[in-house]
Amino acid sequence: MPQKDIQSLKIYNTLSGSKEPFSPIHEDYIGMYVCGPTLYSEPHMGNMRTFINFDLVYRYLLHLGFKVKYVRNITDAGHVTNSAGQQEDSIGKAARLEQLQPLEIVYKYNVRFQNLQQIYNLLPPTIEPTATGHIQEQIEIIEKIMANGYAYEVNGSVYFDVKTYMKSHDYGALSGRKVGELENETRELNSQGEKRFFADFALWKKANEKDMQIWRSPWGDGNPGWHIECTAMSTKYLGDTFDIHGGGLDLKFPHHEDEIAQSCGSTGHAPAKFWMHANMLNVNGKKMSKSLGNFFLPQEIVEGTTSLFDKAYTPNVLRFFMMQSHYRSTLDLTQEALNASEKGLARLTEAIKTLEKISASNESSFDVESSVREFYDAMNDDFNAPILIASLFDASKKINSIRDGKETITAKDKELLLSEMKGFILDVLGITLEGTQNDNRLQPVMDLVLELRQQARSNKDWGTSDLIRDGLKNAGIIVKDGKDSTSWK
RNA sequence: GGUCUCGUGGCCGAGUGGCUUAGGCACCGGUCUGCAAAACCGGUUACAGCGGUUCGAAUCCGCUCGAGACCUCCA
Repeated sequence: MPQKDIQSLKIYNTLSGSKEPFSPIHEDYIGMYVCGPTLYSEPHMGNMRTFINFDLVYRYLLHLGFKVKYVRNITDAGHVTNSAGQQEDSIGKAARLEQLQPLEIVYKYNVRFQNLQQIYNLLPPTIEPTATGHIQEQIEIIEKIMANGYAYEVNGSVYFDVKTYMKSHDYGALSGRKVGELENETRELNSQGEKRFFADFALWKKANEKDMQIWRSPWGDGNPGWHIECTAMSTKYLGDTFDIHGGGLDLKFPHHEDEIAQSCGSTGHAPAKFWMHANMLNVNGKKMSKSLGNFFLPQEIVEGTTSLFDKAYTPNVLRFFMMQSHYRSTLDLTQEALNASEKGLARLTEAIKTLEKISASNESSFDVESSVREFYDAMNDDFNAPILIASLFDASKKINSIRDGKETITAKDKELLLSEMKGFILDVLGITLEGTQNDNRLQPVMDLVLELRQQARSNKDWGTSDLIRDGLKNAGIIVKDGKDSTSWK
């Protein structure tokens, strides 16, 4: 079947504001760069949403048979890019508060982050480079930008010269901002300081007495600007131009806009063909954020220790919940919605197990290939996982009907449907089928117990029958009486 | 204040001009069952408001109201 045609894949490109047909720059691989976390604290669920969404993108590209170079950085250098009077970088601040060295902070939270990736079943990127491991590369790019006349040094700091850049480039192409208007619109806190122009941004910042991390540079001791690390690492590992650059929507401006400026200012062309932005996770309609305090940690939800919910949810449920909305939409996280996902997911995974046991017929009573086609169509349309899931539910209905003898399926179609459903649920959506028959010793015991119950039922001994059912229920085992047999889970 | 996005039925959430009864959850009825659960079948509640374009709009345009994001570290 010709499902795996990359030609059909369309991706929404923030640059153009529309879905564009995707074709890789290189024959043999796709290059994708995603902005990773700044490790001054543990990532919250909102952060995870972005990483889960790009995990979906990564997984689908792999599913289509592509080799993907997936680079996601780790920001382990704090940045003081605002001139609003705050003189402390995020990591330095955390280090002071926790009385640790900056590297200890970074290491501590990186361990947590790596652990979360495991828990939430994120595939590890091909490379996870760190900012501090690429200081030299950053310096070299800054030098190139200066040599091209798009940056200037003031008092040991280097700034990107937006005004000069604008003469030959379109600053604001990504975010749609017009610098001319920006000047008046910007909030009053934005003071100009050393900068020649208010919109200029730091490429290198001279060290101050509070800095706990300092590097040497041609301009003296200091630390790199916020945006330059991504330019350095994406260029180093993916080349001057690569296929996809992703990140959270809140990074669109100024971070990604400035990345484009830095690349154009150094190599002469924009870094990525496609810019993808994942939308925010909301709580009660508002963006989950540290400052609002409306966040919870991915670990807390799994452990059921967050005060916002009265029960725990598995990482599978969280993933499934997130996949049920499109990555470019905001998503509201509520207990009711999580409960709905939990039940829906159970039905879906149950359908797979049912399909495995179903017996085949001489012919299929419905068009299995077109069902499978729907899976691909959904994902080819800008990774529309909600549509994919709807199609999977439709397929589940068919499966249940087959089991009930109302539909039929051939052995060949069954094999196709099973492998594709598993492929999409397990490999693409990243759901794991968590163990039901994990204990081999339990099955014979259950067979025995259910046999005894069946005997009681034959004798119309409902007391014994229900005693067994209720007892199992207390042990977390649900008994399901079918037409011919009884199953459990 | 500026720029942008969004406003779908009880909840979550797809859908951008003309059968999507999208899908999930909830609820109601039915089949099945000793009863229940599960499963299956059927059903209920919608496109913020007003006006315009069109043969026809949830979908395009304008206005009003409301919400959010960005402009400052942010996934």
